[in-house]
Amino acid sequence: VQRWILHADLDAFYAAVEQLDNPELRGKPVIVGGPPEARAVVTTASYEARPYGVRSAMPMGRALRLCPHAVRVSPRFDRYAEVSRAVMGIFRSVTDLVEPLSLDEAFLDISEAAAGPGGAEGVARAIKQRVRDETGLTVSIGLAANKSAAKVASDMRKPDGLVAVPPGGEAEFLAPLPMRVLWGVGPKAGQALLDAGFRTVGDIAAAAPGRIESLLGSRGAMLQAMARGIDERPVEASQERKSVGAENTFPHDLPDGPELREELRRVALGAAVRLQEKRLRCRTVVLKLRYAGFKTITRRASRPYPIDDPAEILQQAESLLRAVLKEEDRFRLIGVQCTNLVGGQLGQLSLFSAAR
DNA sequence: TCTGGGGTCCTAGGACCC
DNA sequence: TCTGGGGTCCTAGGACCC
Repeated sequence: VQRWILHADLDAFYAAVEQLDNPELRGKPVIVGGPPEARAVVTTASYEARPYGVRSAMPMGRALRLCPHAVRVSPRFDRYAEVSRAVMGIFRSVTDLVEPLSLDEAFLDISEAAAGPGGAEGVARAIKQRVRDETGLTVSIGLAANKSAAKVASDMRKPDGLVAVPPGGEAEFLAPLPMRVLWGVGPKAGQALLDAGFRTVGDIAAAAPGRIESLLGSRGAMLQAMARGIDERPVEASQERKSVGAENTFPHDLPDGPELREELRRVALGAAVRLQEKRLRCRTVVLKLRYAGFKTITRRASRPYPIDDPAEILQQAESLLRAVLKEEDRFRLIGVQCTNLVGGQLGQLSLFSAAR
């Protein structure tokens, strides 16, 4: 039986939700992100804004200079999460094998449904129609026999696209594309590969054995396999969370003092509350600091037993901060991350039984 | 142009135990 | 001839993704 993986990617998701909720924004360039004074970046640009060169992760000040008549909207993550739940619900009505990658993206294993009369494309078209009818959003879909090819395919005809890679044709489909489309090839790896003379996915596929590994380390083998259309990773419907954190960039750099301590308090409590909401405890607290010059450091401390008390987490973070502070330091960001997680209830129980 | 906030995974060195 | 190796845990930094 043919394996079919579907990758779904909602188009300009946050901006599309804003346009949906506020009809005045429809047809206009919309940029979701904080204000330039807050040193924010673009979270999502609507398709109307993209011709001006506005892109995700771009500093907001620059984005608004490129597209001065754009409407800037601060993100409303709770609302996006709500819409996301509705969309994931539609996905789950097709198959239990849904792996969300973020609020706006998911892998589905639709092998079973694709064996029906409409085939994989029929399933994809039905999903697109239901998402449009029930939420008003458009979704781009890629279909292939594996995850990496499906993901690349979903990106090829955005927005509102549907691209199916014929089974067995994965390598041929990928070969002419720039290698940067492969998952895991970012700016650094991309440059290293380019310097070595590799330009397309096909170049990676055809490289001599061990060549890619010598450039990129252990990821090389996996990358070359993906370039050849081989990727056996299953769709994983549930994955264990590894960390919960909160961080904040300040509008202006801050020296040590009451303001910095208050910011630390806010992120530590924010992380702790979300930890408790998820019924988790952590054994390790990580403090993250970004200096005015953008250099970023982390310092961590582990305890013998897991904690979730906000006061305790804050205390850990404060003691880590005291240990690194120097008189002349100024900071642009502070963050707290809770890691080494254990389930709240279970952690208690196992600790209890271990103590007996 | 002046660089977010939420994450995951990997590497490498050191401590410690057997 | 003060020398080995494996396993595990911890820490810090960095690449990458959305």
